[in-house]
Order: sequence, then C-alpha cells, then structure tokens
Amino acid sequence: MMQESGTETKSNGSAIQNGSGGSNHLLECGGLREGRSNGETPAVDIGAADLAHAQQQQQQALQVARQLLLQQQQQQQVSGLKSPKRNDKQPALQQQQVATQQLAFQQQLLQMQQLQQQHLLSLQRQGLLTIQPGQPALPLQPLAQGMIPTELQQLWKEVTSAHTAEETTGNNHSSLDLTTTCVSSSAPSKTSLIMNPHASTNGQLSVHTPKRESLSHEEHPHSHPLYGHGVCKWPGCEAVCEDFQSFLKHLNSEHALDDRSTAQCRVQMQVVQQLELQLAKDKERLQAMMTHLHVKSTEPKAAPQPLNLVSSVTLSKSASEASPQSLPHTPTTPTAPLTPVTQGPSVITTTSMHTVGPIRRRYSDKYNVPISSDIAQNQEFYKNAEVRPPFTYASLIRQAILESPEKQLTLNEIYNWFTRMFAYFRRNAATWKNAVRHNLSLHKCFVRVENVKGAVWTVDEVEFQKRRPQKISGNPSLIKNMQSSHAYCTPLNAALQASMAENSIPLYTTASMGNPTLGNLASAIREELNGAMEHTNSNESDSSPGRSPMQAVHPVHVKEEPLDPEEAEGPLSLVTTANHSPDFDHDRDYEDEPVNEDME
DNA sequence: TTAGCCTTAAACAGTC
DNA sequence: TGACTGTTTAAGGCTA
Repeated sequence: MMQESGTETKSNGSAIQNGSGGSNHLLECGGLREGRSNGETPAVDIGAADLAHAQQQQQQALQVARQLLLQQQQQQQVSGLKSPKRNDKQPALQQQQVATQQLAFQQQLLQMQQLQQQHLLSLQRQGLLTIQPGQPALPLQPLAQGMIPTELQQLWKEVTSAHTAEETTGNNHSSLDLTTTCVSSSAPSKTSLIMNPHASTNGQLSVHTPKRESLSHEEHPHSHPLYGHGVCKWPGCEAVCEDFQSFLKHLNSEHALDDRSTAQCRVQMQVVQQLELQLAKDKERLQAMMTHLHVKSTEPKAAPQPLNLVSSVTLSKSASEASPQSLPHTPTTPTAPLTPVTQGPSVITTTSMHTVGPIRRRYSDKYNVPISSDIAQNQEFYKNAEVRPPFTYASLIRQAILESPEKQLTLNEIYNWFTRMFAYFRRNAATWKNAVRHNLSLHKCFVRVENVKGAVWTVDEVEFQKRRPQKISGNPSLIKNMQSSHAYCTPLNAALQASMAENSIPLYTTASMGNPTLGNLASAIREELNGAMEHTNSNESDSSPGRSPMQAVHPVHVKEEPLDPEEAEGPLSLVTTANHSPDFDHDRDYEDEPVNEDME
C-alpha cells in the first residue's frame, strides 16, 4: 500500500535503522505532506507559527531523505564493486517496469501537491490558517523540486524494492497513508487518515476505514480515545453514541476524511504541538525558578541550612541566609520525585535554626494552597528533599491527624507522620517536636482524647477554622466562590491560558473562541484539563489512607459553608467532628473549660 | 503602628 | 532516673 508515502515509510525505516528516529519523525511529518522542497525559503508567513515549523521540518526531512539516498548510493557503489554482475542480471523488462512505475510515482507526487494545495486552501477558508496580506497565497512548491531526477529515481527504487513484501500482500498501492503521527508521539492513538488520490474527486478525498483504528478496536474493544462516556470525543462533536458500534458508525460517517476532518485533525496536531511546547517552556521556567531560588537562597551566607521553601519564596532575609550546603539539590520540579538525599550528617542544628530565625509565614496561608493538595502532589519531593513544608505546624498536625483512618493520632504517631512525610523533619527533632507539642497544647483546635491506647489527639475543625485569619470574611460572595475546586482550578486555568497566550496559542484566545471548531477544541481541552484536575484530586485520595480530604470537600459543605480558602479542605470538619464523641460541643470554649477533663 | 499569628526556646510537672 | 508527654510563658518576626 501507499507507494507515495512509501517513500516516506522506507526512508523512515532507514532513518530508524540509522538511529535517526527524530528525523524520521520530521520526514513523516513534512517530507511529503506539505510538499516544500529542500532549502526553500518560505514565501509566506502563514499566521500559525506551526507552518513555519512544518516547513522547517520538511526541509530537515528532505535533508534526511537525501542523506539516506546518499547512503544508499554509497552502499550500492560498494555492493556494485563487490558484485559487478548484479546489475547485469537485471532484465530489461524489469527496468521498463521500473520506469513505468517511476512515471506513475511522479504523477502521484503531482497529485499530492494538488491535494496539499487544496487542503491548505481549505484550512485557509476555515480560518485555521491566516496568510498575511500582501503575500502570495500558498506558495507550495512541487514536492520534488528540490530533488534531482537521480535522487527521485533512487528514492523510487528504494520504495519499490522495500515494499515488495507489502505489494505482494495486496495492499493498495494508490492509497496514501497520511498518518497523522506528526505529533502523535505523545498522542494516545494514531489515527490513520488514508488518502486515495486516485479516488479523489475534485479534491475531495475518499474515505477508507482507518486501519490502525480497526486494529486498535480489535485489541481493545470499546476502548477508543475518541469515545468515552457514550459521547464522541472528536473535538467539537460530543455526539451521543449509545454503544461502541454506533460510535464507530458515527465516526466513519460524521468524521470521514474530508476537508473538515483533516482541518480539525491538523488543529489537533497544533494543539498537541503547542501543548508540548508549552510543557517544555513551563518546565524550563520552573527550572529557572528553582535555580533562581537556589541562587537567592545561597548567595550570602555560609551557614548550612535546609531549604526553606517559605523563606525562599518570600525571599526574606532569612532565605538569603541559607547556604549552598543546605540544599541537597536543586529541585527540578516539585511534583517530580527527587533523588533521595544522600547527604552526610545533619546540617541542621539548633544554632543554625536560630540563625535563620523564625520560619516565615507559610505560603499556604497566603496563597490558598490546600495543604492536602500540596502534600499529595509534592509528596515525593517532601519525602526526599530537605525542604521545609510551607505550612504551619498546626496545619501539618491537623493534616496528619486527618489522614489517619481514625482521625486521631498519638503524639508519637504525629511525630512519625512528620518524619515519614518530610525529610526536613528527620533532623533537629528536638526543635520541631517541641513545636509540635507546643502547638498541640496551644491551639484549641487540637483536642486531646483519652482512650484505651492512651492519649490521642484529634482536630476540632470548627476551632481550626476559627483560628484562621478571616481575610475575606467580609466578602460572602467571594467566600462562596472560593470553593475548593474552583479556587484550585481557576488560577491554574488562568495560568495555563496566560501561558498559552504567551506562546501564541490561538486556541485559547477570545477571538479563536468565535470559531466554532476552535471553540469546541478549546472546550475539549478544558474538559481534559478538568479531567486532569479530577485526577489530581484522585491522587489526593490515594495519598490519604482511609479518606481523602478532597473527598470530604465536595459532598456536603462546600457550597454551604463559607470556608477559609486557605484550607479548601475545610469541610473536613464534618467528618472530623463526626468522629468525636457525641457530646462534643463545637462552641465550647476550651480555654475556659479544658477539654481534657471533660473528655476524660 | 498595632493586633494576631507563627515559630522557637525553655521551664515545669506528670507519667511510664 | 531518664525519657516522654503535656502545659505554659516569653521573645521575636511577619503580615494585614
């Protein structure tokens, strides 16, 4: 099958064999699809930056193809020297057939160019591509323009020889497999778009059943990346399909290979590419941030200090007093597990702690970061990096207690939770343990309960919420809006969109939303984003044995009770207090009437 | 400037 | 007797 694309495929195969998988990717993406010749300067700056990128890819791809041809020529020369009789044995008939096929190949190349032009015109009509005024439209060049006839012959020979096996299996030679794997390296599925230039009529492409899709269905029945929850996940579709079979029918009928589908596919490719680009940029940004903080925190002083995220973030003078030795490593990303600290003896001493001064206010108190979310997401980071968690002792103690199945912990168990969850607390135990005890006694939100095992500590969520600074208490509407998920997702969405906008990603711009296709695509992406957020929450569930804080957030309270946004898991109070004794009175002033006695 | 919060340090008492 | 647990006080820094 696919003789034309076979040129790509063969070249790909060679590229892979030569360890040039990346070039293979480029070759497949742009080598023939867009039809730009090698070394050609783009005559049009198509609005979407990806076209320039695609052109570059095409050039690179053609270069790879040439290299492959060159290699092949060299190999043939070598083999020719070794076996001079080899070419002599080739019958004239076979040479004639090759010449005929070569002619057909060139004709198909020409057709491909026409298809490409039509495709781009279609995209342009749909507004998916913008061409700057004053520039010629669609400067597509003949595919083979940059290739000399000899190269074409070599390429063709390579194709014809390499696909003999495929030909014998009866594959359709005239079909062109424009597998949309240009960016599918990260895509979950590779949807094949099979074009048949011969069967196309007036530029309209005939539709073939996607083979890889079919295979995928056979292997994973009822599992399709474009199908979920009874809804077609094709960007902008969302058609309800009762079952998988109906979905397949819908897919083949509504999303056949036409201009619209291919345009959407290209847009999706753009989306994936831009997301990958965005990810790379954000990673780089994070790295820079961490590096920056590292430098900041290591500039002035030599006294060894553990990395204090709070201090670093706030860049207080305490932060600037940290030392390089205190940093076990420069974290690449908080969510990525770090190499376990293999440092020598503890660098934290009471003295050094004192030099740092009191720990600054935890950022969770300022930036509404749910402690459970942060701990869940950065669990490995905290476990391995000697980084002070940016939460108050009270918040950490509460979290430890709430993570326990019984919602109650002994002091020693709280200690263990601290040391288990945070590498930072594996050192200088005397200090922080004292602080833990101090906080347990100081805050009324921590209730000591005598049971069979001895004394355990529980959390009085009401008191805990009271304890929090009511920064937005005067704005009920704002409080209502600060529901945990919303408070969590909104900044992320905003950040994402801002970042997308920064990277000139049109899908998220207001203008692009006017385009139904793009708008639906953006909607689909947002849906995916929400899914990711749900996944994040589910991770929290995993991190918390027994019950997830976030699970407790949503069910009852979240829309009823104004919560302190800092503790988005505030609704835990229901669960937590439910575990208390029935006599538990939240309004009790424990300062006046110690609970210990009451509970005992 | 001030109040409230947080952290650290320390003293003290009770229990095991 | 020492370690652990729990309470309390004080001091200093930070933030709204």
